[in-house]
Amino acid sequence: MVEPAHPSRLLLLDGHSLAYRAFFALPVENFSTTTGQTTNAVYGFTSMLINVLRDEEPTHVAVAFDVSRATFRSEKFPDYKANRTSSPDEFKGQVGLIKDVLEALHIPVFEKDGYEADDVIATLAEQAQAEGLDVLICTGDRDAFQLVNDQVTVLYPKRGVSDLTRMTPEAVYERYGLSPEQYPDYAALRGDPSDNLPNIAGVGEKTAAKWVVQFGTLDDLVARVDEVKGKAGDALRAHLGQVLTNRQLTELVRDIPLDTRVDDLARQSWDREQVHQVFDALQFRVLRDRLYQTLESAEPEADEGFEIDPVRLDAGEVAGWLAEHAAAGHRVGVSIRGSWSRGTGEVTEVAVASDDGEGGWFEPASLTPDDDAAVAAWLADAERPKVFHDAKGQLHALLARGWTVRGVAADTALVAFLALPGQRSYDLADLVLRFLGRELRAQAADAAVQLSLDGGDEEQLGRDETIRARAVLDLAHSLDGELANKGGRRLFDEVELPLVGVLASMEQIGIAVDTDHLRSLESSFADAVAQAADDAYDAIGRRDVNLGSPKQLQTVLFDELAMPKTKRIKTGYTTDAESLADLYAKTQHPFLEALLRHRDVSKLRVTVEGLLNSVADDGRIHTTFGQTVAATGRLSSTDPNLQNIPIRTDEGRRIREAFVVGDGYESLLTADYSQIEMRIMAHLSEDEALIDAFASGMDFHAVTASRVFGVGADEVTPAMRAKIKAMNYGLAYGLSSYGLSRQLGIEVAEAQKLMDEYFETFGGVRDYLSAVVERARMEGWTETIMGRRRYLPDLTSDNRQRREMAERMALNAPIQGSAADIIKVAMLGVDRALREERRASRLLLQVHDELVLEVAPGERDDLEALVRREMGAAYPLRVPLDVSAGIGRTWQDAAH
DNA sequence: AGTGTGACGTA
DNA sequence: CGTACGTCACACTT
Repeated sequence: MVEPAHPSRLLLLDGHSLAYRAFFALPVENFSTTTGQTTNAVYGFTSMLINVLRDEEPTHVAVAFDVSRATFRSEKFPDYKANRTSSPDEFKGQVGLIKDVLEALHIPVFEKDGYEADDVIATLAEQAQAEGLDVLICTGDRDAFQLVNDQVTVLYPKRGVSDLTRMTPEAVYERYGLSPEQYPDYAALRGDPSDNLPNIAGVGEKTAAKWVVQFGTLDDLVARVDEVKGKAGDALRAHLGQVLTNRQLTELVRDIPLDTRVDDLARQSWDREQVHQVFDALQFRVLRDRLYQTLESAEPEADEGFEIDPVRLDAGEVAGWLAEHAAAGHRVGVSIRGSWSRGTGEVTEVAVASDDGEGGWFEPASLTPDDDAAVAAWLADAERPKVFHDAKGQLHALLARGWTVRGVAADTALVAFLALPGQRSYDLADLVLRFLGRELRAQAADAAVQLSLDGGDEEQLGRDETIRARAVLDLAHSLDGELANKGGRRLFDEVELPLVGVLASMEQIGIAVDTDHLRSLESSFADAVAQAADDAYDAIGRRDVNLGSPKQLQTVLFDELAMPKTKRIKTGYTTDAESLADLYAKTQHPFLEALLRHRDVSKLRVTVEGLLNSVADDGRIHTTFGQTVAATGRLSSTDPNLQNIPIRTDEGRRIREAFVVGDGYESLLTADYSQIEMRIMAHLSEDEALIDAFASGMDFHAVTASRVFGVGADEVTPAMRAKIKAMNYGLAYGLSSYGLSRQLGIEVAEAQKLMDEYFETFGGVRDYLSAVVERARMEGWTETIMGRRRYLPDLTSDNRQRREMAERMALNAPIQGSAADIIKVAMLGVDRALREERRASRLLLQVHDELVLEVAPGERDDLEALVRREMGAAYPLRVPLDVSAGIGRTWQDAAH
């Protein structure tokens, strides 16, 4: 690190004033977390902080906050700031969050009883000047202008949060025609409505400034007050006492006793872990990136680098390298450069880093046959451990090159997911930064500088990739301990890691589609969309409305047609299907009917178009499963999402007809768990009545209804069953009586009564649900049957909305997550059994509680038995795991 | 061009 | 004012 050429610089920020500015500059509705916490002031403040740190590169930093309204000023002058209505609750809650941010950044915070932030700033500024530092003061309070001199500059927000004016002595003179020393005299004369300092009627900025310029100082003005002519002069004389009080209040105190030395304000390295936590909680993604970009370069300890000297492995050298450094005893980090998606890929470069410290890279395109064979043998050898970061895509690329991989000993993205579920991303660079305290990117940049002399892009990319491989190896080591602490070892070794291969295979195989059928659906849905649009336009007598625009619909419905208002949302009133149906019931307006139809068929058309665009050359659709996405442990499916193919309506189900058995296979088989979540609830709660209900093997909702209502099984009416069904489904989500009443269209009191009756029958369920939340509050996390944790810090939040949200998550996570554990085990069981029994049938899809398989000729009955057996035996619950299965030519035909 | 929002599909 | 996701179009910001 080169010593900065400029002198030391202290940056002082007025926390309250800047946060308050930000609060009013940034629209509240645009800045809130998904849990409802408003963050506009935190965002604005942090954004300003980052910008100033970046632009000014201060060597010392501190932030001052006001403590309370009571200061020496309010004692002297009870009206001081008395006009201020108490700041909005939405603001108050954010001050603590700002302090959290500052704590994570290791920036000292000052609060002094009886004084304002400005006084603390004046005092620190005075001390710093005495020690020869330059001072920058960032505040929205103009009183600070009195501190400006050649050494002290005030950065004053002009408007918003991104535009700061530099107030130097020259700038103060330009703006007010006064010197900084004269500013408080001027301010006292002018008064300040925001501080409730009274002004003099008829004396505004112009007159106040004129007087100060004319008389030099307020003291001189007072001494010669009789010389002031005119009405303004009379007014001044009448209010002289007031002006003098103002002057006392405006003067900043520069000598508060503070037991701090300027040295204590020197910038420190920041707490990466805590920054992550705080920014995660605030859901500041872009800001965090900006922060890293800004601060990383200034971080002296950030970049220790990796102990590796990457070497290019030329043709003929690879086999030897692998024999020496990737033998059975060696763990090797692997990082592939290339591309992959939709179940296939391409390798352009392979980087390897052995645990003996050696590492290098090679290009598969330029291998000798011997090298190629050695690579293939190494990758395929289960006894030679390899470590990847997010292996699945790289496995696709390697497989496409003809290399099968066995012996994946760890996947750092997966380990990180188990240790820290609920993160947005498990980017390698972020994890390396967080767990190893090293900077992957800076390292790469350094390498680039060195190598621009002798290398070239090729060389640089190879070195970068090798460093990644080394980082993966180190990270795996570091995360091992993390995982052990959190009890996720078995879940990782026995479920998540082996599942990678199964998912890779499912993605690679894909599912066959009937594109003709899809095209025919597309055209019929398109016709239906056009028809619905015509009907809608006829109903309102104009066509210049975009039916897909909620904003334009709001105008039509609520302004032009003056329909009753629906539920309020951020942007006005909702136009969601439920509300539109509601409006239709009230108004019978034909536009609504057509609009709802338009929504339905548009959605279907778009779904079909998406699917058509995803069909690969082999006539199949290859989705990508996400294994580190859902915090509960479920898989996700993208590009395209095959876990949300319509099923509820007849028209929607026609799309399922397009998923068909592929050439060379006999049919599709679907198998799903019945009521797996309620079964897990029965297991976890150990509620005898619920366990009995499942043991009876009868219609679950009917049985529970008969128990709740105390009638015989044959006396359960459809209405009773429907109510209890809604209750059964809602339980695992933390359903409230309000929610239940809305869903069933009944009064809240009636819904509450229903819940009470339910819990009277199934008391164990109620006890379990309260216990699970209570335990999570104590421990900080929930746990599934296989020990998958979910951390829920918001359970102890003071914010009711956040806390209750976290409580519902705590109810749901063990149930949804245990179901996810179980079906993952089932998938592994099915996969293993298929291989052991040498079946040609294969797994294609997983849809949370359902598996879809392609049945090889002649395997139909055996396969069904195999799948039922493996799914049913995946995990021994206190109730049976009931599996229902169906077989057919299409996904729809295989429904059961 | 990138981001946020509303709406809606699934379990 | 039930959970977990992904995708799309629109509207807005940069």
